[in-house]
Amino acid sequence: MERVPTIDTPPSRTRRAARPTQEPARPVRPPTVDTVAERAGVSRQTVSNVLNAPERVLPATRQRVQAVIDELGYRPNRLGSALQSRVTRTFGYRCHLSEDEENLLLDRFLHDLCRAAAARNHYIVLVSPPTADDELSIYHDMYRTGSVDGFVLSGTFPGDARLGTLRGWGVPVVSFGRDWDHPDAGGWVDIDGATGIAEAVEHFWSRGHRAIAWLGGASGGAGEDRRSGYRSATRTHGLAPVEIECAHSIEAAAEAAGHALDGPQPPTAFVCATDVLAVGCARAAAARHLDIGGDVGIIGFDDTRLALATSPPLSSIRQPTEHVAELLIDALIGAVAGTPPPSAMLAPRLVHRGSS
Amino acid sequence: MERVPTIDTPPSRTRRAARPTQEPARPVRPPTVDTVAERAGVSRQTVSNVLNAPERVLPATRQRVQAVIDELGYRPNRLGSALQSRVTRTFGYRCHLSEDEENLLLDRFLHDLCRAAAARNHYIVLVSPPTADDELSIYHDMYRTGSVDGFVLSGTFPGDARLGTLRGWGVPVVSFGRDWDHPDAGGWVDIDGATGIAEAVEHFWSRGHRAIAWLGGASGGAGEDRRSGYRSATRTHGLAPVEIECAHSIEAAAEAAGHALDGPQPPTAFVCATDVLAVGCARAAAARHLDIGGDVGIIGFDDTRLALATSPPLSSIRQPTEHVAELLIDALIGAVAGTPPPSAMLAPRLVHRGSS
DNA sequence: CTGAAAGCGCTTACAG
DNA sequence: CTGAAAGCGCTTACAG
Repeated sequence: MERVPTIDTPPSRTRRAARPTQEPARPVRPPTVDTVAERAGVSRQTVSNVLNAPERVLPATRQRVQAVIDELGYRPNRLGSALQSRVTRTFGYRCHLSEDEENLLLDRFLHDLCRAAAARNHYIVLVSPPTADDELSIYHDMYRTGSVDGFVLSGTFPGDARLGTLRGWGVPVVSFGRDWDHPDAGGWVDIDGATGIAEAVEHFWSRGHRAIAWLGGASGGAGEDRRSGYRSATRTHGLAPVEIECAHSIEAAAEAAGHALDGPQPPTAFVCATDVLAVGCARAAAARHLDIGGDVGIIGFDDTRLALATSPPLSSIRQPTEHVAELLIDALIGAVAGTPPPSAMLAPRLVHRGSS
Repeated sequence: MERVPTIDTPPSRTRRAARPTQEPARPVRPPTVDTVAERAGVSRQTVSNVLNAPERVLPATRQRVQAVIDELGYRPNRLGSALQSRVTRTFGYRCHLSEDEENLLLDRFLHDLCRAAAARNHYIVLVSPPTADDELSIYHDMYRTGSVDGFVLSGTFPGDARLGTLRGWGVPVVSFGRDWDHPDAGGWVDIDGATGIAEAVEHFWSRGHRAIAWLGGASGGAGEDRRSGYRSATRTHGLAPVEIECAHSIEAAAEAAGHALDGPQPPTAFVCATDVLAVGCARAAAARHLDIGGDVGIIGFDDTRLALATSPPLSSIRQPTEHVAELLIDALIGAVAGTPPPSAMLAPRLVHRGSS
């Protein structure tokens, strides 16, 4: 049994802090259920019950056991617990693959996800597949090795096979981004981009703008969704839609917007599918010595740090990522427990700054 | 034994994908060491040996066992393995606490860390303490519950107690950022900011600038380190140092830089402690209709996405975060195995863009 | 309400 | 080189 009493033991798992003097650190084990049980004079599973089903334990017993737990600073080993209960309280999330894919919105989302998980006593473990093609097989592997209980996906797109494949395998999964091919399915949270963009057009209209252009380039469903908001809003006001498309980069946007500004009927306002494009648009305007916010209005999408870097800072449509993260974690916890996860469409919010 | 043969089993852990027809999914367990052992006609630990110490197994046996492993698609359960071997192959990393703390450099570092870990068959689990004061106790808890083997810290500062405390507890830990109070200690990787900044001053000098200002505001050791590079470089060239200090925000930097530009001896070049400050500087210059890169030079630090958002984009001093991450993960893996982790000081690189 | 037993899946000494 | 045993720390039915 050789069990060392570990009162006021430091958090050591295999070795302990040397005392003030420089004695060599001795490996020592933290207390286990058995340590607690022995000391409290109860059986091992009464300790487990105190922790996991306190209502089953007589108050007096519970209190006695709890006192020992506190005294020993006992914390149940996560591995032992997970192995037996088959629940790790850990979810996997894939971060972007390369710097090219860098996405400030998703970085913010990741932090929100992490906080939401922590608040619910769960962890997020990062997944980094070598290439996009490896993603599903890595999920497969992580799930079957018992490393996680499920996954949070982001950046879904039409034709995205990930949700369907994982669900087909019985793996709990939710996504930031709707299930484009099965919008009625559960388990996703997304932002109503069309409404957000329509609001931006509305804003420019109310400020007297009549040449409001769309600057798009975000591929996939989200881009289309946002663009549809532009179309419906311009239709509402009888405006002729001017849709500018370009690759999704600051440079491409600067060139495309510049081209429009140099044309015969230059737009007085740009509604952009992302902040990246909006920054490009701002660069084109600056290069032409236009007064951003005066001569030309610009509104971006995502409200990332990028929107604060231009002069003046850019108005942008903000996605409530914190709320998204909370809903998603709740849904995923539910899914692991067997409850079909709900879906939700959230409204974005136009943040006004100098550019509009 | 009721063990279901699981050839061509999908990655299910508790339930399996229904066949094409809509049969209700039946819970099924993936194969274990025992499944493999039974089928290969060997004992359980020969299977384990094939996986963990193949040199101990006769080639013929090894091959036979391996064939069964492949056939069954067997993957050892991480939990069982970790519980027994006391190694989780997982490291904890704290992401920033709030949006105010948002730091694009560290977001990039996190991704590099994640990739470096994955390449070495390890995972990164995110830690999100409610407040900064909870950080150490959460590390404590994660370590002793067997959730991780160690931690990667970032953003160390003089007086930072985290490294010392964790090491005192016997917890393996490394940091992105030197151990300011014990620079000779191992386990950190940092960037030589002083040299990077000196290079920036050098660059401006060679371009004919003689009024080169320092714009600082990053608190802590890194800010001091960088500033010392400014001081030594200006001393080398007999320039009068002009040190502007402000809070670490775009607005504060814009105001401070603007004040200098409006003064009697406006700087013709700004060397900035971070991209955030450089962006503020660019804003001040733009507001005064100065030609950035012509009338006034600006160099930032960190080479974050922010540097690309201004017009023109900003030259910036890039930290080799990918290399940092690799060194750190290697050092931490070593530390877990008992090897004292080395430290390293890496050189940054000046990335030239339109602003200088 | 409490306890003795079985077992989650794995690896680590130790015999043979 | 291979195997029987013990055990990592925990929880889940099941008796009492």
